[in-house]
Amino acid sequence: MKKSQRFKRTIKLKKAFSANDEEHEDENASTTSTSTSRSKKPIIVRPKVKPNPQPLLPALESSIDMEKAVILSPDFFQIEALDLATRLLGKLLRRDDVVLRITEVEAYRPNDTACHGRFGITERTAPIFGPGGHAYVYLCYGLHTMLNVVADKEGTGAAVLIRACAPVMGLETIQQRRGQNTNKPVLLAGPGKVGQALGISTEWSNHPLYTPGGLEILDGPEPEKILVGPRVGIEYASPEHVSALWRFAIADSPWISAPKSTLRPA
DNA sequence: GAAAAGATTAAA
DNA sequence: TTAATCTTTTCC
Repeated sequence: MKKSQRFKRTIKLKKAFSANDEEHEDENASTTSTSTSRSKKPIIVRPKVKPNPQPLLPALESSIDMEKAVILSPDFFQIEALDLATRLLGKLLRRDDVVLRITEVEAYRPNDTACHGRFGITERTAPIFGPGGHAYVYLCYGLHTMLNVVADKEGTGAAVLIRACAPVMGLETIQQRRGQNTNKPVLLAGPGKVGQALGISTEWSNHPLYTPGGLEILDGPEPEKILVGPRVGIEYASPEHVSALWRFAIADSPWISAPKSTLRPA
């Protein structure tokens, strides 16, 4: 690694730990982005989509009373990742007028050969080792922004990937950001789709989810039954971690990503 | 310094 | 089934 790169890396690490809300105010803009620490950012042109007038399905998500939804405290997140994963099911993700109900998650844990924290603290993974309740956002395949919720105490290195959601509010905005004029599960069933629907980039990594404004997690209706299964797309991990049943979803929800066949009642 | 692969998605 | 697209990590 060159000296200049090392310097840049140090600066970014400091930034990653600074939990600063002011870094990403302008990200709703659909044209260009500011050139901060990242050298070049793509120009994102979102296709214009006519809003779909049909009501949200199923009925549960459209009956959630947002007036009563309260933001969750840091304590909620500072528990073991498997516990946090199941407890996040049914909770609400909000960014401005868009509200999503979390329907599917995966836990990534310390000493887990599938966890991004397995190589220790790096520029990208620093938020995972911070206190629970912050976001960890990373770019997958150079295209998709994946949202995780950091779990447990500072220094642990665990997180929960949000794999799918159901729309609660802001369907029009969601459809515009996704470029899909639909209210079917294809709209939000998949981790990259959730990130796109929320309009977040890696700049949001380390954003606190327990403070008002920006991106928040609110209390929501608890699921009655849940499904469990092995995690998706981690073939590179050790066999015990590939087979570990650390994927969870709300039973009976249509808002679940592929593959569904590996999920079983808990 | 180069190369490979990735917690994916949408279109062919 | 495959291309898109770029950061991180590993290998020589």
